[in-house]
Amino acid sequence: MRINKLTDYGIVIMTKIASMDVNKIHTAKEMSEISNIPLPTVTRLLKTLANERLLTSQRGSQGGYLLSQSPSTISVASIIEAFEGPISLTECVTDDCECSYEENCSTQKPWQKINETVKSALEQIKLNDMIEINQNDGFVKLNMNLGAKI
Amino acid sequence: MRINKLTDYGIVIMTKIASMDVNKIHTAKEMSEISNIPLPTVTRLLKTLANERLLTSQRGSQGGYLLSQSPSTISVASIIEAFEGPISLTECVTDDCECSYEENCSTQKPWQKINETVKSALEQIKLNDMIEINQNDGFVKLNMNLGAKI
DNA sequence: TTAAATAGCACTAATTTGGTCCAATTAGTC
DNA sequence: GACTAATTGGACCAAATTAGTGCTATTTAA
Repeated sequence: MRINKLTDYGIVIMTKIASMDVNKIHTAKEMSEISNIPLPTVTRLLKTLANERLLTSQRGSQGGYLLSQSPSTISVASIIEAFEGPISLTECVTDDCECSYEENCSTQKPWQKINETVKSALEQIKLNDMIEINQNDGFVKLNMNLGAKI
Repeated sequence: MRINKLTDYGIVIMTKIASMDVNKIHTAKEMSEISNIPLPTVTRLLKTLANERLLTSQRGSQGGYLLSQSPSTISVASIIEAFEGPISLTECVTDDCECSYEENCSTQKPWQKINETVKSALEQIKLNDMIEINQNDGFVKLNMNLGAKI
């Protein structure tokens, strides 16, 4: 139960970009230097993020990447999904799960609920929340309504 | 961001055991037949669960496994941790993270909060909740207080 | 035309995960 | 009290996934 390292890096990169001038274009080289993540890896990350429409890319000389939306609308969940596909804690959270082990699985429904809760939490955390939490040593109140009841 | 298959199986097995007579001892063979999970795998699962004190094992002939606690006190989180260690969505949720990339990482603090939220949610879901959700087609209210604010 | 930058593809290495086998232990029985 | 069958315990190996790298093509500003 851990996000991939690449996903982790991706969130770091996106948070960094969001914390800078939103109109400035950033190259892979620049982001690699800022983050200390190796250039080939950053290159890959940025490509993925652009493919998934979280970044807008500008090819050619003087090109680079820009946020495609405001930091207040890009969620952590959307970044995770860009790298890993739909958030699903288990194989069987989708309705059409073809679980070979059981006719009617006793844990599918509970997992669907758990998954929904976690997903909803991650959807509510946006890039600007990430920045704010970091700056204020964690003493930030996000208006996270997880439904209180699962 | 997915729990391991073994962890998933582990939760299935634990839920099954919890839903049966709590005083009856269960063998690996029996659980394999009930769950349709291959015997060698079930064997392994049960060992891990016993090592982590979620099950009590009885060796030798007529041996098997029993829940070590009531289904109302065993949480989904504890089962996940039995298989995967402490719940940490990223490498850097611990305070002593030796992240080589950054002096002061801009995402560590946010991740700690996110992790805490998710962990807390999973800790509040017990085995008997799993059973209840399953039986009532998901229309169950768990008194999950996720702090509302992250 | 050239330099700078992304796009896409393929490949390799490392790590993690899943599954198997054999040794150790125990309860019951003769 | 020893033997046997049943069962857990632990070490081990194979497969799958993930992380990281490199190369070539394409695009664009100067």
